Amino acid sequence: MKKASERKRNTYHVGNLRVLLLSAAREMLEEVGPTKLSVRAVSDKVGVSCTAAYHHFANRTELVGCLAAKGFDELATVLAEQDRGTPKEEKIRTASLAYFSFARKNPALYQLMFGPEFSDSEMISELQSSRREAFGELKRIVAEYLDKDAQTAEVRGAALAGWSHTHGLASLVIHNVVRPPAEITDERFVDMSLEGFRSIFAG
Amino acid sequence: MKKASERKRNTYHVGNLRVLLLSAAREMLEEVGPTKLSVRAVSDKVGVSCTAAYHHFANRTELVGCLAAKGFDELATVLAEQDRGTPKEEKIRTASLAYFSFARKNPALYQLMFGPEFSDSEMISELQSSRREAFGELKRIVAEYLDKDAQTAEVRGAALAGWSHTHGLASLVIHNVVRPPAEITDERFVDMSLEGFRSIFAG
DNA sequence: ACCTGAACACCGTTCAAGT
DNA sequence: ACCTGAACACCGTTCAAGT
Repeated sequence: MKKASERKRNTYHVGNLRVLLLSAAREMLEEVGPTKLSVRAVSDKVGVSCTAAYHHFANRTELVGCLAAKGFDELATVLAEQDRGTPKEEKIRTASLAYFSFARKNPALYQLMFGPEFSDSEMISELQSSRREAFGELKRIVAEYLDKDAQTAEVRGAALAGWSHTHGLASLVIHNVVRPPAEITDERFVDMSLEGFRSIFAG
Repeated sequence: MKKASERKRNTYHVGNLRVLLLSAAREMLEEVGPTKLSVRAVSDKVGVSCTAAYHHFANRTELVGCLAAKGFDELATVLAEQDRGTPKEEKIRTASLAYFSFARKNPALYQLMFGPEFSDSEMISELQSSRREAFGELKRIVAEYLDKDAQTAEVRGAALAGWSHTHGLASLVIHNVVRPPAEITDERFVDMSLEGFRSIFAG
C-alpha cells in the first residue's frame, strides 16, 4: 500500500524510457515477427502509454530502424570476432559462416535489417552508418584474403559478390524458400553453396 | 437514368471479381509498396465492398500470395525466354541478368515474392508450386551449363549458389543497401559481381 | 521535460442480412 | 452464389492537457 505512490512515480517518470522501449522491442521481435512489431504493443509491454514512445522516436520506422542499426552493429562485431586469428585462406569461409549463422540465430532481426521498411529516404542516419560499418568489416576481411588494398575495384567487387551470395543464401533459408536438409549443419550448407560456385567457375 | 439499374447490377454481380481484385492489386502494388497493399484499398479500387474480397480469398495473405505466385510464374517465363538460343558458356550470365533485371523492373513484386509475409505454414500451395517451378527452370539452365543431369548434387549445389548470389544482389540493390553507380548498366553491375566471385576463387 | 487520454483515420476480419 | 453494412479489435499518429 505504501508503495502505491512510489510505484506510480516509477512508472510515470521512467527516465530511460528510450532504452526500455528498445529492449522490449527486441524481446518481442523474434516472437511476433518483423512486420507485426507495433508501437502500441511495445509501449504496453513496458507499461507506458503508447504516445510516450513518440517522445523518443519520431515514428515506428525510427524505432524499428534503431533495432536494425543495432543488428548491423552486432553483425559487424560477430564478423570481426570470428575473423580474428583465422588463417588467410579460410577468411571467406569463416566470414560466410559467421554471417549465415548470425542470420539464422536472429531471423526476425535479420528480416528487419534487410526488409522493405527502409526502402528509400525514410531511413535514419544511425542505420545507414551501422550498415556501412558492417559492410566495411566485410571489405576489410576480403581485402586481407586477397592481399589487396580495400579501396581497389577488385576488393569491392569480391566483397559485393561475397555479401550477395551469403545474404541471398540466408534470405532464401529464412524465408523458407530453400529448406536445408535437417541432417545438415549450417556449416555444411554454406560449404555446399560455396562449392557450388566453385563448380560454376571451374567450367 | 435508364442505366441506373443496369449499372447497379454490373457493380453488384461482377462475376469475375477474383481476377479484377488481383489485377487491381497488381496495379497498386508498385505504387504503395509490398507492405501497404490492403484488402480495403484494393476492394475500393475495384468499386466493391471490402468484405466481397473475402468470398474469393481466405485472407490478405492468400490474396497477396496469389500475386507472388504470378510473380514466380513470370520469372520462370522470363528465364526460359532469355535462355532460348543462348550458347552454353553464356547461360549462367544470361540467366543472372534476366533474373536481376526482372527484380529491378518489379521491385515491389519482387519484395513480396521473397518477403516476410509467407514465413511459415501460412502459405498457399499455388505459391509453393510456382516457386518450385521457377527454381526448376534455374536448375535446368545450370544443368545444361554444366552438362550434368539436373538431379545430381553438383547441379543442385551450383543452382543454389547461383540463385543465392543473384537473389542477394537483387535484394541488396532493391533495398538500397547497395547502390550501383548511376552510370553503370544492370548488365555491367551483374558482371562486376560475377567477376568478383571469380577473383575469390582464383586464389 | 516527460507522460497521459481522447480522437482520427486506417487496417484485417467476422457476421447477419440483403439480391 | 455473391455482395453489403455494421461491428470488433487492432494499428500509427496527433493534440491538448496533466505532472
